[in-house]
Amino acid sequence: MDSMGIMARKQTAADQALRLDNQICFAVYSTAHAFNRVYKPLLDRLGLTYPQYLVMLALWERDDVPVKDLGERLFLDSGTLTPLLKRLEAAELIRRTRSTEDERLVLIALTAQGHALREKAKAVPQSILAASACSVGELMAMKDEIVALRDRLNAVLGE
Amino acid sequence: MDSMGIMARKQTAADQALRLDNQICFAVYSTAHAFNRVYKPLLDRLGLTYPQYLVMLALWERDDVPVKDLGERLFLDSGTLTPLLKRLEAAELIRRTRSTEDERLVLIALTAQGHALREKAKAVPQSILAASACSVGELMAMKDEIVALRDRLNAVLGE
DNA sequence: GCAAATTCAATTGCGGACAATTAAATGTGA
DNA sequence: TCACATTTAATTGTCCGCAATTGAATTTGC
Repeated sequence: MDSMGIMARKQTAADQALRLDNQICFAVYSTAHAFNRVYKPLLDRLGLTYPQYLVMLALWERDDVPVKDLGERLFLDSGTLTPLLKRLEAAELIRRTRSTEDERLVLIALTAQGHALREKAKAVPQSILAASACSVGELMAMKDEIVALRDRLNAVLGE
Repeated sequence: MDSMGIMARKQTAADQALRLDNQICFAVYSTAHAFNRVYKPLLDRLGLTYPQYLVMLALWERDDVPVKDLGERLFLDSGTLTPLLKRLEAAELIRRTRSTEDERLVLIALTAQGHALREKAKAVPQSILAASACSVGELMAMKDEIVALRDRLNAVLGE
């Protein structure tokens, strides 16, 4: 059997690694889109897109913060956040005001409507949990693994 | 102690569920972006974006397929794929031709350059593996869990 | 065989994502 | 003090991602 004959049959490790089904990045990418699609009908009722929902989640934990702070918590930059925040402001869920102490900062604060929306949002996680068809314990374990992976990837970028 | 006093201290399950750090969807979302950022310098050398790379991975496995087929494998629709495929065609990595048997179909085939790019791409997965600072076994186990979650989410959408 | 339903890709419009650049405010060091 | 660097948000341009619509080709039911 000649070497070409062998090569034609043999799948090298590099060949296997290029298979879509073997790529964890594609698993993560396609799962993120699946989440987005499951969230959509739920968030439509709140008048939010999924990234806007994430911003609101962050603000419900702590508001009156500069754009930078939000960006660090969500891993997003001003190019993404500035237009998104302007849309939330147009929806009267937040206010954007220049800090008087440091005029470089734009502080993001929730309006009364923004705070109030939290009550309606409380039903969302339960629906997602149901759609995932998975126990809370399993999901949290998976989440911890994924976050650990994310943090290792981000650590490489910081070098 | 009055009930308001209790409420002020007590974090309900719904409150906990709204915390950003408790949300697996945010873990997946932010990890997808982290992957994207790690891939970027590697894919720049191939002249591909990350979604374009996924399309090429799919085509290296099987080409001469309709747009629909690609869409099903990648969970993307024609609104996303049509402009992306036109850019790959402009880069002379693929050809787009109407099927003569069924003129509704646009068949996507790799060019010689498209096939050749696969050799350069073989180095990519190894770099990603290194960045993930994780064994292949661990990554594949995680991948399987994430794919199972994705499939359950997509199953809900199909109902 | 033909009208109606279906399939498929393309298009349009909107909202992210991010790199690169800009401009203003602040901080720093001779 | 005053050049110089740094920090911050905004802007611009390019590329996804998807809902909704369009129009052409095909399949189906009668």
